[in-house]
Amino acid sequence: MKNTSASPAPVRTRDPERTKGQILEAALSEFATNGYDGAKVHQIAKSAGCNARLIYHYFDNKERLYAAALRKIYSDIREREAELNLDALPPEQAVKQLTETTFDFFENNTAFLSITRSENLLGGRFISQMPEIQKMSAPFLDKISDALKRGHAEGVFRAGIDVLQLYVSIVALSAHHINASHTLSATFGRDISSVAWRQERRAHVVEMIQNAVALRESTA
Amino acid sequence: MKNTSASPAPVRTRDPERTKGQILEAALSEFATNGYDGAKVHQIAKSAGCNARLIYHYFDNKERLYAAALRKIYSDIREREAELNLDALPPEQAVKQLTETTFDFFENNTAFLSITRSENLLGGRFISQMPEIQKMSAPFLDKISDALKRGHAEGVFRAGIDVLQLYVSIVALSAHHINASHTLSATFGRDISSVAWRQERRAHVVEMIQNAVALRESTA
DNA sequence: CTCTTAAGTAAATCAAAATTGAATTATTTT
DNA sequence: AAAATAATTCAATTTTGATTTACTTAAGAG
Repeated sequence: MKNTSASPAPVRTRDPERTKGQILEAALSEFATNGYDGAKVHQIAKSAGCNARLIYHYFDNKERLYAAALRKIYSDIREREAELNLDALPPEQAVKQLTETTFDFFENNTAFLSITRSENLLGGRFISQMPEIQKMSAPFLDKISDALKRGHAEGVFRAGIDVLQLYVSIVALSAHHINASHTLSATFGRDISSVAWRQERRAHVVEMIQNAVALRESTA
Repeated sequence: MKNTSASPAPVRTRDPERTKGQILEAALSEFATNGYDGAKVHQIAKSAGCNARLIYHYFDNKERLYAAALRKIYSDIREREAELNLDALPPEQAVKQLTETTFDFFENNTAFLSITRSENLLGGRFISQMPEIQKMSAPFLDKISDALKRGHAEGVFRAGIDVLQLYVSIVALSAHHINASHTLSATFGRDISSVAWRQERRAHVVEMIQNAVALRESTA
């Protein structure tokens, strides 16, 4: 027998872990799409298929939810980076591999770029509070550094390449056209986000990075 | 004699042009700092030193104010680009000049990058409505294209360089570390926004672009 | 100098969105 | 199986922020 008035049959089965996970997923997507201020708590709840009150139950408030989303997306990256095995490859291949992987990663993880963009708009308010993020990236730079040293020892790379500059460049070349796809497309009247253009870009970026590290005969 | 109750002495002298200008300036700065949703109409008014009602008087609503700010910042760029005289320089110098000017422009016009970032977050909603922006950029690409052709003819640049890819790369290399300064700094534990690092970066970017266009002896 | 217009102000209003209160069970514990 | 816990819901409440109403008055036109 149904209740006379109050309870309209709560369908949702209880599962805190699942719920937390769904909220986090939804938050990630909403923050990525709309930025921090643009994302609405109720919309996140809806997209997570749960009641908005649960967001406060599990994450206290919008700010902490955002922080959790930010932390999660960085830990996803950490995993990818760890997978990358540069030591096994000859230096030239290693740099190529690194470039391609980075390029493809951004292409397939728009959310990372979007969240990052949002976080920079907020002045790094949250990421600066997460010391764990830095610790995970140092070893990655070391890997790249090794490849550069090997390349120089083998006489195929030039000397004195700054790893951080190089890596920032790889990221810049791989990310900017995604971050700025709308304004670039509007400015130059070309569809920057088309598959064709992106394929061209991939080749262009790989070549630029190769030229950046390769020894130039004339200089040698 | 002072009024008994109503008017608490309106200090502001009347000057519609000045007021409009101040509002636009303030809007630019607030939208750049906080993004579209993050910027508050009352704060813009305060920062413009005027009453919030005037924003509606002159710009109708927040959206149109934002559109006006966007239009203004692009027209500022248009001017800079027009000033750049690449034809007068030998091709190698022209490309160097272009790179340095672009790099310096972004460094000194953080607002442009911020507004652009915000606009991309909005999915290009406003810029796609401004056909005038595209028209101004085409001739600029032509200029660069000319320099590349001259360079190839003189035997100092390689063949088949895609102008748009190259220019997007110059912008990417010059802008990304500014757009992402907070997240990059936090990730790598280095102050990406320090003067020292940016000077290093400038040299690095110029060199990368030179390597990208220069004929490589080994290939030739 | 008067009249009209529009620049400017202060204080609502209205709606959206974040956050919270209070009640209702499902599930676990004892 | 009763009691305790905490997952979940619905419906406020409170906050914030965009927009508007109503009024005042400076400045220019005749």
